[in-house]
Amino acid sequence: MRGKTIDPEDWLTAVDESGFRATTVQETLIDIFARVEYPLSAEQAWDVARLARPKTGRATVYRTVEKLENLGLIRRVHGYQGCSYFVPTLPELMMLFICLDCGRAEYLDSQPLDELIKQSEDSSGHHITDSRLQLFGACADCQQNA
Amino acid sequence: MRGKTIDPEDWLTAVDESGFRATTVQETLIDIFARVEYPLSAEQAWDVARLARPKTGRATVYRTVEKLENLGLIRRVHGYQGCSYFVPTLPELMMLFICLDCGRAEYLDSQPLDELIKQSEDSSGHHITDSRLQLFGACADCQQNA
DNA sequence: CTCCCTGCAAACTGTTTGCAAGTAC
DNA sequence: GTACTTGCAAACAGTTTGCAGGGAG
Repeated sequence: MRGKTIDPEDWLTAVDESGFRATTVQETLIDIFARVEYPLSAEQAWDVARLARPKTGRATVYRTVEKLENLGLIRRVHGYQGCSYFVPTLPELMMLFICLDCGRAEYLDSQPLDELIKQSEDSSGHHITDSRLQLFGACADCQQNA
Repeated sequence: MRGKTIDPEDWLTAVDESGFRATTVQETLIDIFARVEYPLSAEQAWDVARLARPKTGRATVYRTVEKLENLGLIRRVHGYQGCSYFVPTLPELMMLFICLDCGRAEYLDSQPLDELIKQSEDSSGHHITDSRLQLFGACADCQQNA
């Protein structure tokens, strides 16, 4: 992920502590997701996983992706390319920008979103417990190269 | 849709002006979507449509929903219940709140979002052309009745 | 040794497509 | 009459499930 790095070791620890077994498939997938700059579907993750580990089963990848999502290590991306793509979760950074040109994803500072949510709660009377915000457009690099 | 009403006539006019033919199926579906308070999937819309018009085909509903989405009359909802639900589009009101308790959807004032986007553009250097923001929680009514 | 994880194949769900008949204009 | 629209059935893609064998603790 752009602008910030994830240590696959931390994820393995998290998986381990959740009572799941540390296996080669999980290790492979964690390695993949911890490094991607682009949202990845389970199907694509399967393709990539088989490069490193040809016999990997499709169902196993789907199950592992679900596990990682439940653990909060990866996060589903909603929007243009569909709703079955995943990016690594970076704690407390919940605003995601996706470049429609190069496809890369980047987390933005989420403080403005926190303020927006507080403001909306006050004016509407609703209690907001979760949010999905994704922004789309052209990243700084792609604007220059256009 | 809560807090604001849509006149199905306006939609029929919009469909007509787009070069599509005004047919009974389209009229039925427009009637359905213009009135819903809850996000509706194409499958659900098919069920409702058959109450009024039993012989309605499933594919026709899917095709019509796609048409209405392309015309911008309805809008896809991303989130908790999945990503294949639709609500009527209200111009310039792009912040959607969905109650996880009663399921109702409500548009909120989107001005704070406009400001947030401007702010994010300035700090990141990206050019933002579209956004998806959905908020989830408990609406004012459901909090009272809890 | 026990239980979880894995791969395979089959089942399933939501959605799309091809085509002949129907309908608006 | 022409071209778009419809209903039906079949095809399709992504995802989930059942199960027997394998591997971790």
